[in-house]
Amino acid sequence: MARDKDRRGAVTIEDVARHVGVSPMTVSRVINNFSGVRQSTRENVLRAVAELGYSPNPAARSLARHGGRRVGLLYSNPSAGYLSEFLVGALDGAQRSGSLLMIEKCGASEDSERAAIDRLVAGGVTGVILPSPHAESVTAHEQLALHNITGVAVGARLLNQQPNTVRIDDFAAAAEMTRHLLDLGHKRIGFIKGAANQSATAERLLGFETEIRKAGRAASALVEEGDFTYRSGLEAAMRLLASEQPPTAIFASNDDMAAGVMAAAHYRGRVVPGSLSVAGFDDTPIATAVWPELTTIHQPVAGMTETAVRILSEAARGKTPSAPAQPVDRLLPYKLVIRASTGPAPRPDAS
Amino acid sequence: MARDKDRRGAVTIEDVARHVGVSPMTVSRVINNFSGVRQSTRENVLRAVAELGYSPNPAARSLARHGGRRVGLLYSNPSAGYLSEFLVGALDGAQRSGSLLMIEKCGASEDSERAAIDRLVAGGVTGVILPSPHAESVTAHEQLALHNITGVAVGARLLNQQPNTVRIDDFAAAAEMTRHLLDLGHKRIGFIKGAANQSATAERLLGFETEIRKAGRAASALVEEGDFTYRSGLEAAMRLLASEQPPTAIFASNDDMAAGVMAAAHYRGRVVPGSLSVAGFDDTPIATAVWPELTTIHQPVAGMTETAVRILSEAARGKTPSAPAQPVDRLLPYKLVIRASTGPAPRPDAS
DNA sequence: ACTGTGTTTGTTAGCGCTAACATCGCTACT
DNA sequence: AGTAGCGATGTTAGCGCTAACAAACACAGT
Repeated sequence: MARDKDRRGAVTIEDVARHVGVSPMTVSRVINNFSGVRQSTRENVLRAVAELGYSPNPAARSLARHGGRRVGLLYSNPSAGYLSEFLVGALDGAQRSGSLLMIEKCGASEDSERAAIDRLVAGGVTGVILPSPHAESVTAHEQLALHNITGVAVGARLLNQQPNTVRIDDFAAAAEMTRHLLDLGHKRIGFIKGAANQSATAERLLGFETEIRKAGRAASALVEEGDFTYRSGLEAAMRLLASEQPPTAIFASNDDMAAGVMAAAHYRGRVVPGSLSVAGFDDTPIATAVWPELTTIHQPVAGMTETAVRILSEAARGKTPSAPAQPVDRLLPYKLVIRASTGPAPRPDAS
Repeated sequence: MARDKDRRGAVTIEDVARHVGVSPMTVSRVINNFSGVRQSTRENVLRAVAELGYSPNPAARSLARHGGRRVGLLYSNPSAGYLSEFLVGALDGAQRSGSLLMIEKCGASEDSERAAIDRLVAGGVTGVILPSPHAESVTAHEQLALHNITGVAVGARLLNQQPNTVRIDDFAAAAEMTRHLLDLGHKRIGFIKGAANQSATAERLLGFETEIRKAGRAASALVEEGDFTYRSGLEAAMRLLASEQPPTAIFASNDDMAAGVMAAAHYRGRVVPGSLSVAGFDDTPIATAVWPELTTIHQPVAGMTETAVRILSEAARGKTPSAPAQPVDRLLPYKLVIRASTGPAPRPDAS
């Protein structure tokens, strides 16, 4: 204890090894979850790890792993609600897989995207994570292919390119939300579409429509255009609420638009959820910032990024960088989060 | 060129040294900006660095710097709008100063805070960055002192504890915003306070009041309670707008509350900024999510965190960890961002 | 008993970089 | 001339960890 204090507070793998009475290598094998360690030994080591509060030094790790796998992360919109979770997930994944993270910001233009990727390449990354605006960018995928580097799209997919993806089942999630609304007795349901160039937009719409169709004549849908911004949600809601038979529930394909819907509802004197139910998608910070808080679909953003990092870092182990086995399309579980913005349909006033 | 390709794309310090015809150590001295290198040598090295596209391996660096300075970062609310910027800044600062970042999440309770700090300590950090909820926590500072570790508060300060701080001048910023409102001709201005336990709350209020007082009888203020949440902003605005002589402008001490004010305004049929100007503070994502977009005070969050990391990493160089020279209180420049939510006062209808 | 096959553990070396000290000139003195 | 003193550079060692190989051990079959 006293001895440890001098040592800058850091417990090394050797301390653990000595404590258990094995070689550092064995400890290394245990913490990396390698096979070929007797069960009892493994347990001893794990106990010591816990006792001493050991946590591996990521720098040393990355160094020892022959140059260390470095994974890059491209981002463009630092104020997007999901980014912080995104980063936390990436950091976690990096730490856990012992790889180094290089974060690079880029603008919206294709040139800027290309430049950012080049910077990443210069930094020696073996793989790059692409969140939504870039996940769908042909430019980005091309530039990566040019340098023979693996990319993983998170939360979206680009069908005709190399399709490494980590995402949720947008179709099923939208369907589930729609069912939730239907179950509450809503007959006329408005839907606000997202930006046309994002892959999730189509899937969410499809999920909605499919569920509505399943309900048969018991339900009808009103679909409006939107582009994922608050303002587009507000305007779409204004149109919906001005229609002859306004909906009793509006399902916006993301939270920002749903917040816009709520503003429109307030403006038109509709009480949420008393006279209008509102549902969002993504569970971004704004979902709990507004009042009443939004019913929405929670995406495990951090988990998705962590998975992406892990995929990349494992792919880097496979010696042939060009052929990352077969492309991965991992689907993670989403969750319907019911908060205060949805409630029973007002009354049987439908036609 | 071809040779480099095999080498995982990474150029090492040795490659540079060989290319120039000096020892690696000299290169190291140059890239670390150490004195004691002849000017001509320095230039040669720098040229080679540029030519070869060398970038130092942060892992090796951190390892070689004897255990490497590790700085910890405590966060609790992953959905806070500023977190992503916060992280980006920290990452940047860490990379630039060659230190390692350990990010630790913790809950709101004191126990959870203590536990998180202990985990950080076990991980061997030499300093910890404390964003707002923790910056003001006596517990956090005590726990750090217990382990003899330096803390830096970002965006807030705790006066009677060890006051390493990086922040903006909340007082001046609030005053400037108030002046902006005054300049637009507003005479009756509402102000919504923040949570009582945060240091910024008092300073912002003071800045506001000081400026109002300066205006003399030309202006009057209505101050309402709030706690930095959307809902509290909405409710405070409702009270403000229901008063006999409602204000023509409302200055909320953060963006979330300002968004709540806008909702209240819509609800009461007030057009923003036509009949009511709304101002926020912080320039978080919500400021541009709402419509019209908020006039607010921009904080250089990323810069603040980067500075904090640098302070910590420099303090770690000074051998005596207990006495980090004298405490630092660094003030960074803020910026008044005028968007669409503020405009000229409706008309000279004031008493 | 003795080789073969597999499982568990240890050994050696080195990832890329930088403290700390050693060295090599060189000028400036006594 | 001799040597202290200084600035510029090189050398050695090692940060904490893990590949790759080597060794030790177990137990099967012959």
